[in-house]
Amino acid sequence: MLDALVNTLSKYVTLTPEEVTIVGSLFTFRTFRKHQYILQEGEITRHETFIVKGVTRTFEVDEKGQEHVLQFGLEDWWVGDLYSFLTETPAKSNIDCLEDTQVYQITKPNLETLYEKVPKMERHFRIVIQNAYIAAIKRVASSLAKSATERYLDFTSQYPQIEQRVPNHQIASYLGITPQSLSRLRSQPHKKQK
Amino acid sequence: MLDALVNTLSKYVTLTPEEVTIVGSLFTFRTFRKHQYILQEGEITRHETFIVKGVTRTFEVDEKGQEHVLQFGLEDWWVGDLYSFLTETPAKSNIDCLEDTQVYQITKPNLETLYEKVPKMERHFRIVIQNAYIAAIKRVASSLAKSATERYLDFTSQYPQIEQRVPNHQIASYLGITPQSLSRLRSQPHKKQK
DNA sequence: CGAAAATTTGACATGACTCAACTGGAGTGG
DNA sequence: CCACTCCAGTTGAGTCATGTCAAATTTTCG
Repeated sequence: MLDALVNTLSKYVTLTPEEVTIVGSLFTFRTFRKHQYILQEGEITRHETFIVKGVTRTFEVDEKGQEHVLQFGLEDWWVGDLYSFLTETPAKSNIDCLEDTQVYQITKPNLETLYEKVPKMERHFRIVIQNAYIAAIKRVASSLAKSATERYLDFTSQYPQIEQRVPNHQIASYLGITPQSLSRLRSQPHKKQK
Repeated sequence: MLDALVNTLSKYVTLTPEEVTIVGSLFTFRTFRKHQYILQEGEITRHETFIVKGVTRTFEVDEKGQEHVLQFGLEDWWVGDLYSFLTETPAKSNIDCLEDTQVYQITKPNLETLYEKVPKMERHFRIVIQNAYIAAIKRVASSLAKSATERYLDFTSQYPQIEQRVPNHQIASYLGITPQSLSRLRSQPHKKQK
């Protein structure tokens, strides 16, 4: 179980056996069933969450009551409302599980302890945040530059694993289009994408 | 001159006189004239840039040759292609100046030195990145949830200073619409925004 | 002053939305 | 095991927001 966490961390930092023990002592393992919430709007995010197994969906609800998917989460990904976690303010986003999901979670105090005892972990989390930032910028750029069809094709080629495990109407929400539009552009016979 | 930099840094970290001296020794002051580039696509970003005076525009060019504004930069803001800076790979974005602009710049080696000599600066830069990330997420959420008119109204209320100093067609590019559309939605007499 | 750039306006095209109906599969209870 | 419901997905028709192309007008700046 811990292996999944340690293996992924090892991609970015090398951990000694003692450090692995420290990591093990600071994270909590937890499972959620399909449809359960890891985080609900209005709560203060108390944990950052590392997904061992399963699929999550991070979404916001706008003033008109519409849901908008900001991110899907898969094995080895971190999810959470970073802003809420860091500032200890109520979250604006929700995270629920699209499948039964297993995670490791760390609280803010434990994360501080981790930084203290294993300083190189600070580097790892800076990289996680940077990657998240870069992904967000890319998404802004693509929403400015590309049509719905192009964004869908990008999505399927970039995240084929997600496409297979998530209902279409959630993908539509992620892409910022209606399920009907998604259905239509999926059915049209490979229009030239220029 | 240094004051502008130090004042802003002081919002996040308290610096002793010696630390101010260190900061002063690691940053370089530079001026750019309107239309000059701080960064051009394909170059490796050697500096992170702090704006003392002026306005910048960060943009990408898509395969069709269209420019898309990712960010405007104003006094007290940091700009730069973070990914390129950190990974030392060629930048995908360009940054040019919409007015004569004065900046402080820091190289990667100097930034490492700064972290070493004034460790609390690491905290400052983590916060800068976090804020940038949060702004990017907000922008994704708003591009999913809102109409062009709503995004424009959000923009003008959130960045009135920018609206006054930047040509409309650049704002249109930032909003992801054509200059014609922007002109039209500006002229329509305050439609209900529900 | 005059050229180039920015903005506005008009006419028309189109991509994506809404509303509505229909299909098919998954789960539930009699 | 079938009838029923629920929900995701698809399809059709009409509408609307925004884009495209083109031209007129205004502003900027050398």
